[in-house]
Amino acid sequence: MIAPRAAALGQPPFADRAILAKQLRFRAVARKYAELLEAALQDIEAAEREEQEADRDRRRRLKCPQHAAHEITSQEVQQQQQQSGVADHQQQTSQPPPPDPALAGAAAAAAPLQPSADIGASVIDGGAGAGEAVEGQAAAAKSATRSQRPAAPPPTAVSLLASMAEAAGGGRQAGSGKRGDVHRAAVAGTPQLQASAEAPAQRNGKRARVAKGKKAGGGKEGGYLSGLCIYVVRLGSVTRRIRDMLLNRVLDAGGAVTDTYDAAATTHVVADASVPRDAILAHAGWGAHAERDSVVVASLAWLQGCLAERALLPLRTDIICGPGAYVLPSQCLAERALLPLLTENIICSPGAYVPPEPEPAPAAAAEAVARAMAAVDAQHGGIPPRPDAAPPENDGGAGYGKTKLACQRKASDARDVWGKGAEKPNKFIADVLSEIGVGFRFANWVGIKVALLFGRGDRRVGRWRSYSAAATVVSGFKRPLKTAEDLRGVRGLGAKMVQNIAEIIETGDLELKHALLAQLKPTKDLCGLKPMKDLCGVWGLGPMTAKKLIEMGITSIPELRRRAAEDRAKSLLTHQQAIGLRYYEELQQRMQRDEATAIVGVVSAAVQKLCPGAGCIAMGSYRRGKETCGDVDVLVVPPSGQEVCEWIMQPLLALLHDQNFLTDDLAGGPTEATQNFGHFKHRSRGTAPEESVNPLSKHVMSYMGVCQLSPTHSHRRIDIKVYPRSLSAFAMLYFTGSDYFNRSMRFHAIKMGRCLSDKGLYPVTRGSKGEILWRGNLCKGLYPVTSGSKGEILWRGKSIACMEEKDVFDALGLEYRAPHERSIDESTASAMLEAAEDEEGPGDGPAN
DNA sequence: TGGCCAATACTG
DNA sequence: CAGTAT
DNA sequence: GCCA
Repeated sequence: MIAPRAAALGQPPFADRAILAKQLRFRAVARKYAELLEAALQDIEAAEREEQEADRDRRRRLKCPQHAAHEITSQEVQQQQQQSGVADHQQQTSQPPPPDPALAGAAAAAAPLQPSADIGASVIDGGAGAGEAVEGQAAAAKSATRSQRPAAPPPTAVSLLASMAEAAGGGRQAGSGKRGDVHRAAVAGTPQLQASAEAPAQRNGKRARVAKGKKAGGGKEGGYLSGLCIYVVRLGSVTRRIRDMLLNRVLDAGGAVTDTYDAAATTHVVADASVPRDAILAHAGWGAHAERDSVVVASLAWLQGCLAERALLPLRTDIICGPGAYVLPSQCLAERALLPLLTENIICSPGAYVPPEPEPAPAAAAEAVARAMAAVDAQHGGIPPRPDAAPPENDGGAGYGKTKLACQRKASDARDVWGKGAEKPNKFIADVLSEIGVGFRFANWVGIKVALLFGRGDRRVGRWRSYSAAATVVSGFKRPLKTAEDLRGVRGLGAKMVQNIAEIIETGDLELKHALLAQLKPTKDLCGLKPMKDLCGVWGLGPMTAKKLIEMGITSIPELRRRAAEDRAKSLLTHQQAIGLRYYEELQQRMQRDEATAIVGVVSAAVQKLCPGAGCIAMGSYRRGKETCGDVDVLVVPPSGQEVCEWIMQPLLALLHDQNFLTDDLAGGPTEATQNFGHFKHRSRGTAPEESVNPLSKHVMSYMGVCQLSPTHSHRRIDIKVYPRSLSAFAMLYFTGSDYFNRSMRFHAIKMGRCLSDKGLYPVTRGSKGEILWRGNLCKGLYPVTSGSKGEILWRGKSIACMEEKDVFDALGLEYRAPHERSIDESTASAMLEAAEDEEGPGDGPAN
């Protein structure tokens, strides 16, 4: 992380300081979640221990939870772990310290590494072990119902929120006593701050909470870190002084320390998470995998959290919620490091949002695609690309045509996160053009026949694109346009458009606009588009339904409400539309990033309860770094070592409903889900192409609904998706968007003879008019696929494996784009911005 | 002159 | 299948 | 309306 380092150097630049402040706030929130989660888990474990006393024998035979349908609970999961001998890393203080330090070390190291490996295995080979598990399920179900309401109820969305607000806002002025200390510690999330808070604590008139202990060699008996043997890597922000300070405190807490990494003794390696892992590994002198596999590399934040809260915090919580924490389980290495993917992209806590660094462009794109394609071809016997697709080595990735696709450009607007958007002096021009574009689009939707539209055939689609594109081009110029002549030759602006712009510059308006709007309005009110726009604002209600309603005389939301209320038969609106209407105003609003953070936090906490170690990642505009979000997208991926965990969906929804967090279901809700969960989902309609090719797609679960953090908060749209681990890269790519970016990337894939979806990247052979370019039987491993509605797709092979998003870019010969570089919006047409960006730089239009 | 940056899922 | 959604 |  950059900010802390800058802070260490003294006066950080302003921007860095702002970022730092933000990150600290986020860390406080994340820490708060960890704390709440911890408390909840403790309650659960307490209840569970009682259970254990009661029927220890029976549960000894309980080995795995299975995909356990609807009765799976956190208690159950906990039981599995304890039963199968995996020591829970977040042990309670009551738990006696292990007798033998060496053994304890091994156990402690193993625990966080595979928090649920056994569960994973059981899920994967669930078919075989099903019979054995039935009994266990029954037992677990019983115990679950008995302890369903632990002494302290689980944190509700509301209480979580309250705590959040406290943590976020009141870090400094937090209440007195222990609570305050916790907060302070949470805020002091960086080594520098930690250190400065430690040394001259008196300066602030506050007592140093941790007493200076003697530097004992072995550590106190029974301390909260007893059993651990910690080695702190002196890299990055960890100076000698800081390391010594940390080690002293570890000793005070009953832990052991080593000066060098000792394979036999060291249980936890702690390092600054901002240091590249290669450097860490090299520093510690680990060569063999076997050696690496047996040790936890934890982030500094974790250790500091432990010290601040005087408790052994669960590592896995840190992995999920903490910025930058990571481990190196053997599974990770075996799976080409999926875990780093999840952690680096942070997950539920936004603490990890780090502004972009100018990254050197890897020039290996062409090489990468050549390699990827060669690999596939070797496997499948050769897939000829479309004849019109130029070989990728021609221009290192663009491959076809002159025009760059969105996925080949960097998004120009990630501005709202780190810096102000530039002024747009030509906005008044763009607005006019944009309005016309919108007009054409609506005309297209409802099939309004406008005289203007019929020059040569029906040109509605194209003119919508042209005007929207022109609007974006114009607003891309940073200098005021004095004369439209400057625009001659700019890509995306033809003769007619230049003429239009000239008129706007001279008169401030465009005659065409009024002519168009006049033809689009059935009534006198604002351009007649308004009813259409308003009605389409209802979730689940699209242009066709809107058109029908307008024809019925319903032209506004209040009117729609009246009519819907009178509609006894409930046939006017679908269930989804009714919900959309109920929350119409609220769902129109975008939420602040912080609120999205809180929402993901609630989901994440629930996920952790049900399936510890599972990844819970905020996708969509949140992941792209936007300051506001229209909805919240959450992707759940299985814990390390597990391939699938779609069983989690139903208990998760139930839990979130119980917390009054979820208020309404729009799709994939409990009802349907219940039916789908028992026996792997039989869709009523014919087998989707994906399913016939990729059996993993059966393990994808998707939910759409409405949630609310507290009664005083607005209702928000939320999507929750569960994907198998090996599809997570595709899912992340897809759900991070933007929509437009996705389309461009898939378009590119087509040109490359590939087919990209949220579940894979397939070799494909197709002809634009159904002609057969290549036919099967020559190639083993390709499966026939039902042809799409366009009758184009003929054959599709096995998906090219991609464990990380970057692999997908590589396989397509594209330069990697970080999430914040993918914010390309719909109106950004194919061609523009090139003139501004590629030739003269974004700040220089031809207007000078 | 034809095309206009995708592929797939859920609901009724 | 059509409409709407992602 | 723009572009190949």
